[in-house]
Amino acid sequence: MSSKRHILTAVAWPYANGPRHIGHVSGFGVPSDVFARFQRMSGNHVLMVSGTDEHGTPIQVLADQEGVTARRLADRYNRIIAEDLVALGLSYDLFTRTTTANHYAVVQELFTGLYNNGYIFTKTTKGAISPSTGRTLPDRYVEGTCPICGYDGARGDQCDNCGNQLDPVDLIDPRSKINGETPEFVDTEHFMLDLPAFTEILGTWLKSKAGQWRPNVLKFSLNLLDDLQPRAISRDLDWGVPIPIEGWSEQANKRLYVWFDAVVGYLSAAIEWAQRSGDPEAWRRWWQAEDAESYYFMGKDNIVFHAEIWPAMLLGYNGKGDRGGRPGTLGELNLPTEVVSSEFLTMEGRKFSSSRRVVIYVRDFLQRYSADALRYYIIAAGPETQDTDFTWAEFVRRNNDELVAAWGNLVNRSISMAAKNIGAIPEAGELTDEDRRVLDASKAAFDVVGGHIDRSRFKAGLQEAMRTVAEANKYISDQAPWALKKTDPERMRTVLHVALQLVDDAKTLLTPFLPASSNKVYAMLGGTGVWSAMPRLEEVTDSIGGEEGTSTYPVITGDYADSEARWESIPIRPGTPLEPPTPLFAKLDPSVVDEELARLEEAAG
RNA sequence: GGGCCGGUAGCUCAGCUGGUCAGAGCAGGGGACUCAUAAUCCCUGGGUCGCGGGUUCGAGCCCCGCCCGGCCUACCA
Repeated sequence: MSSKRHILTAVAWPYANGPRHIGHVSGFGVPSDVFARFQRMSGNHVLMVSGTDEHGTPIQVLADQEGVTARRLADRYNRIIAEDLVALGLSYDLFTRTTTANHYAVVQELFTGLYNNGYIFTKTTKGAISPSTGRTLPDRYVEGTCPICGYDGARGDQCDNCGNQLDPVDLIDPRSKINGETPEFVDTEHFMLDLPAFTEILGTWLKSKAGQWRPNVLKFSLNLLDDLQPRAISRDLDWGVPIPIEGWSEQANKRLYVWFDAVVGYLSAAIEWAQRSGDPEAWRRWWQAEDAESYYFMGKDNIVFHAEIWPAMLLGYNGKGDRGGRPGTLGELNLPTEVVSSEFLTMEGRKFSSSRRVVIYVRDFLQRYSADALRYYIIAAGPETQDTDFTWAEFVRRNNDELVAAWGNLVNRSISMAAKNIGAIPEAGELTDEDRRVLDASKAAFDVVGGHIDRSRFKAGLQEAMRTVAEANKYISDQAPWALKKTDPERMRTVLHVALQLVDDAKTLLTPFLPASSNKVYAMLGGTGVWSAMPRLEEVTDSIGGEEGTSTYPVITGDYADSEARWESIPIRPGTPLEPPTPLFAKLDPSVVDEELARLEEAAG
């Protein structure tokens, strides 16, 4: 871990059809930020990118319902989502969006590269079209009677009653879920990505990841290889990236499939970042260097896109599938080092559902509780390796017992004792064996916690960090410095010095998880400058907005390189003046559990 | 229907490639202390590890079947 690594932190792109809820950010947001902050503290070069995913049918449908353009709807939620992610303290180097001129260009370049290498072909299929709009009606938007069991509410892709997979053409009395009209089934030509051409090389690649990736992700991905089918990557829809092929780009109603363009975002955002940073070639250090690493963070429903389709697209662009070929004009691009997938968060025993209003939006949450409280809960009790349940009772308990009582109180009791009795960080006198033992244990925690985070075992990392907090509390209780005030003031000063060093170390260990409160502790102990930099919103312009949308849009970025934070025990400086501290975290009244449950019941109806 | 993942103490969850693996935190009970947001520290738990078979000297951890929950199965992380 001594040499500096280049680490691309690729974070799943939230879909801009509404505000995001705490389940979303527990899947991709908070874990990726813990990872990125830790890597930066370790001296590695991190590039953390993401943005809002704004194309596709769901946004178009929602926009139609509201009587606004898709672009305008996307503008709205892009901004809301960006604001929420900043409020959570997620340290993106660039959080952008898929509706930028740069993104369009990079997506088209990937398509062209794949096309030139022979991995994209056209095929005529029978698809459902909405007669009134001429747009593709996705299978799931077609309803009708199941030809097998006669169930009336069957969807075009599957019957929820008998579980059989269906073809929308076979539905009896088909109708559009959007407006009830009868869909037309017409021949339509589409571009297909030749996934079977990558079966072998994907298999080799995936098998090389054994032992590194979380086993469930690997197993799932390998299994998919048994039956790879060509996949349509275009749609009859006007809301998307135009297809860069003569005769197609002119057609207003043919666009690239939203998933094809969304995954390219990891690359296009890196390129946009480089352009904005003033060195347009800088992205290559993360995408093309032999030793560069890339970690992709997402929820489990996205594994197929990140462990199968996106790698296949990259391989095809590089000319590495069964049909060979040569790298496109960008040059050869790196495949993911690791695909880190989270499981799902449920909500008081139920599945999160925006439509059924079983949901807690990030924004609503942060209006009442702190970002660090949410971050703490997500890492400590979130769905890292299996589904977990969010309950308000558990949230309040974690907040009060662990954040406030254990960590917040440790900061408070140690600093206030030193402030009152000495007014500054005291010198240490001669250290006892016990003093040395706790200090050594605290130093040793850096490798342990860091090792966990580096392997994406965030829950274990946080547990170890909190163990040092418990150790420090125990040390103070055992040494009882308050009792030494009269009997042995010199020893009291030493104990307080040791205690403050432990607090300072714990603050550092907790920084990736709780950046905002760690910054406060840093300041309380007399630190100057910025400890761990926080993200900010910046308004930027793009040529593509046009008259329809806003021509400026918010991006998330930050000056993380200016942070003082380093992943090691940093000796505190005796003599630094100390003020009596103010509480780090707000304690929550147990009544908030009932209040929140009532709020939920009321919303869900 | 197919694939994958889970079902461990009252609650929320840890348990890597089989042999101190039957655990942690909280809740409950007892004690110490008073610096601190009545916080902290110590002691205290015996749960058929979803159910039924099987492999093995030995299985939460491997195999088979079943039950329950989740996700994916061409557009909600």
